[in-house]
Amino acid sequence: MQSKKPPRPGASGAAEYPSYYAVIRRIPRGRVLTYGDVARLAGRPTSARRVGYALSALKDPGVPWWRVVNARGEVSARSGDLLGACELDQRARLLQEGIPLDPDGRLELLQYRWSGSAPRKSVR
DNA sequence: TCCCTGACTGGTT
DNA sequence: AAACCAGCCAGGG
Repeated sequence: MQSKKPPRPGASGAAEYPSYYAVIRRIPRGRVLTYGDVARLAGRPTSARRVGYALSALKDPGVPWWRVVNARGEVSARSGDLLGACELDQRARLLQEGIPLDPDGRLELLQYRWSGSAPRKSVR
């Protein structure tokens, strides 16, 4: 019906965030996904940046956010994260799941990247 | 409504 | 392999 649906103030758009969280929740323990993968699996292939934005606003403790890394296979730096405490936490969690990390916080993307429950023709 | 910002990405240099 | 650059999209001032 009425396609007109003005966003209410305080409603804080971000109606897309839940779709990203849903994808992340499906990542198996010991595997990772890139921001781009999450965006793609959520049906928004060009919104990788939105995924990072969504995670910075994440409150739901049930979402394994630490299983999301950038396209270079490394833990991304947040803004306003003094001393990188958040990044260190993410590294520790990945290590705990059996994923080895380089001194630079990089992992073997080719080996740990989750195929998304369905094999893709080509990885990017 | 314009302008800047960001847990990104892929291609170039 | 690292640094740069341009494209990307929605939120917030």
